[in-house]
Amino acid sequence: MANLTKMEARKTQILRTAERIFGKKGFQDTTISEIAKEAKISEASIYEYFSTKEGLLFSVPTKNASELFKLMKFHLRLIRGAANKLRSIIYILLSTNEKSPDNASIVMLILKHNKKFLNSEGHLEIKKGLKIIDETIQEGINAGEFRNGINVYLTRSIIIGTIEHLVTSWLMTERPESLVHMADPLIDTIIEGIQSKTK
Amino acid sequence: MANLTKMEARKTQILRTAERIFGKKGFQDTTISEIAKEAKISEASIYEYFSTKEGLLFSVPTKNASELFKLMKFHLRLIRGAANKLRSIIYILLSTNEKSPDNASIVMLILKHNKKFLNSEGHLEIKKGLKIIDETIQEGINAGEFRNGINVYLTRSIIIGTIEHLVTSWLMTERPESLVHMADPLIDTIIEGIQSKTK
Amino acid sequence: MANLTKMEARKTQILRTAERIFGKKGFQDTTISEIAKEAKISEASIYEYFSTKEGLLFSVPTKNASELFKLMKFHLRLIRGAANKLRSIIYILLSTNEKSPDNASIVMLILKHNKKFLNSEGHLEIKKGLKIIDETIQEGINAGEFRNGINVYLTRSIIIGTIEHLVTSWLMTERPESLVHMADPLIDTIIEGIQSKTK
Amino acid sequence: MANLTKMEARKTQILRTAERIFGKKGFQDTTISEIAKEAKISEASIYEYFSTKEGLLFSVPTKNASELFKLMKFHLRLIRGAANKLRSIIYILLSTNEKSPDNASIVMLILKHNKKFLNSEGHLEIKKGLKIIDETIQEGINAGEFRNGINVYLTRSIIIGTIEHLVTSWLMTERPESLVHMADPLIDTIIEGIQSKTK
DNA sequence: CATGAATGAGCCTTCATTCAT
DNA sequence: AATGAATGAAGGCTCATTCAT
Repeated sequence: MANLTKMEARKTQILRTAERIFGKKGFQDTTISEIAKEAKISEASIYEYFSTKEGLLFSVPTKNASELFKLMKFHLRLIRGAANKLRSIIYILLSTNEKSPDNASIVMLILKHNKKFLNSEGHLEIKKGLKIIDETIQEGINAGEFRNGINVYLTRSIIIGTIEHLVTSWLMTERPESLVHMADPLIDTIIEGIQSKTK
Repeated sequence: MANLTKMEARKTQILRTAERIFGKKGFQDTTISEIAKEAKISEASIYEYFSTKEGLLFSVPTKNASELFKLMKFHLRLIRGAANKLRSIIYILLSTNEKSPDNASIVMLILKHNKKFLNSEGHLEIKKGLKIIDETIQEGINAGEFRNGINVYLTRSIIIGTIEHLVTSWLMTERPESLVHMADPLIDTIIEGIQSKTK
Repeated sequence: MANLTKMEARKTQILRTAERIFGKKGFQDTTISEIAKEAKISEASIYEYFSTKEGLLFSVPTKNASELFKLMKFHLRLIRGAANKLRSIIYILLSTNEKSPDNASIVMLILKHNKKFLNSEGHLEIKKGLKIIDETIQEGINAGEFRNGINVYLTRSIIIGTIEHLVTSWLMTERPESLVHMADPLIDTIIEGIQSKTK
Repeated sequence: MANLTKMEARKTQILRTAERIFGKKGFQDTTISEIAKEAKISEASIYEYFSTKEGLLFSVPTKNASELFKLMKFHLRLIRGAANKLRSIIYILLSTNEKSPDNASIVMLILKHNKKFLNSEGHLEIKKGLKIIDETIQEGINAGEFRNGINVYLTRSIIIGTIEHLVTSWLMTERPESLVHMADPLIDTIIEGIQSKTK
């Protein structure tokens, strides 16, 4: 038990270091050697816990995503109305990315475009999150809150695509301002559209 | 003149080959050796036309983007109404990416997340395209066609983010269905919103 | 300890092989690949012990020079008279170069003309040797054995320059005859001059 | 004839440029491309005049040496006494090297240690110069000016070796002070030796 | 004669990964 | 369980040289 705990601590230490360095330098420019040095562990020991460099990379967001969607589900139980739920979802996604920019970099700049990741455990977690959004949109349709004709997949794509774009732009620049302040206008625009009502 | 043409042809041949291979295999997994072999040219000759592997990568989308936005501007002159213009822009962007998946891969999966590319000529061309969108949104606001309170940057982010997400998802999967059929429902949703009118 | 010994042995093995090949082929014409093959070690392993090809080159004469000057100092303690000491120094220098022509080539043909080497550890060792000569000349002046007006730096330059020239010429040709037999006439000429006494 | 002159001018232009760049950067770090650019001529044209990069290098000192030894012979006719002649030779050699440090670098730092150069035309010229020294020493012996027992080859080696050493040291450092002021003490020391007469 | 254009050949260095201890 | 040590594999880039025009 003590040993198990110790091993868990080492694994966590590796993951935390990997998140920081992968997040700052990207996959190619990060070396196992650097992670090992920063984590104060031998290179060989990293391979005791993770089979490959890519496996280590994939492991970083898995736990994070899992925790995120648990949190999301918990919050959504307290909220009534699909629009309010979507607002909450968007807020949580933006603020989570803002709070963990290294993890955000790994997901948004590295893994989103890695075909191998599509079949990994980490991506499964992310798919669960997408399902929550889909269900919420469907709930809004069923409740008459959203238009009957809207396409669930497209609507989710608008939400996710916009968040990804905002987060990515934020990550790629000097990150001067907060992301979360975009949540409200974003959900408003998606729900109400941009068309003038007077028309 | 004959020589100029010949050299232009060689350069174009390199670019076409690079586009194909970079698009299919990504930056790291593509070797100059492979491009040279496929383009039936020596490796050293590639360095006569492009100073580095990264420079070659950056050069691929530059010309494509330039041509795209010329075309876009040309079309937009013929269209009245900001909504119609946005519809056209979205259609052109989706169909262009669909027609050139390799170029799309380079832009969406490789360069969008490369900080060095942000300051390159190719990115300047892309910025010009974003400006067209911004101007069209502003035009809609000025004409009373769009709501006065909407945020131009956010609206553009919704449009671009969604397109990027749709294209990226399409690129990352088996690409079973057409992208362009999403243009109309996408612009409709953005303009009208998802809220039920009966509410 | 066993490991240390093993690693020391490998390092020595690399150095010996590098000395042989650098000495015979020069710096540019020697490849790390060849050294690795001859030393029966992988190329990558060489980089475990030496950071660059140039670093390996510089390391070759460092140890040799260090041992040489220890030996020289030891011998000089047994000798009385500055002239006799200079004779011994010249003899040791000529015979050392003759016994280790590869190391001599590295020093005389490669490193003596490398500005980067001037600031390296290896050159520091060589400077110590020059200091021994200077001190011996000064000792001869102080003892009245040598003329009072002679220039220590120039005298040392004559000794070193002549030795370098003799060794270099010997290295550049087929090396038919021995170097050491020049030691006695050389020191005699330097001490007595070439002027006819009858004059 | 006009053409011949023009070609001679181009060849000289290449040689002058090559001397400057080889002298400052050494052989390996000098590229044909750089010489061509500096000489305002195409790379291919250099190969019209010189067969290889090494051939160009070898050509630089050839003409210089030829002119030097013509000058030397001319001067020596005016001088009586072997010691005076040697003094003049040393002075001319030191001042020539000091006046043309780029050529000096090529000879002292590059070519002196190049075995191929030993058989080249440029080295033949240098050998002629050595012969002048040998003859002068022999002349001094025959005239009773120098000791009968001295070794001509060794004496010449002392002279040449010391000059090479002084010039090389001067080239390798910041060249703060003049070389020629060493000529007189050098020849004095060689002729008179360093031994105290009182002894 | 001059050169623009093309290339063959070559090599140092990095690093993820393995394995004996 | 932990790691020091070793390496296989890989690739971008340079440049002297050639040759058709």
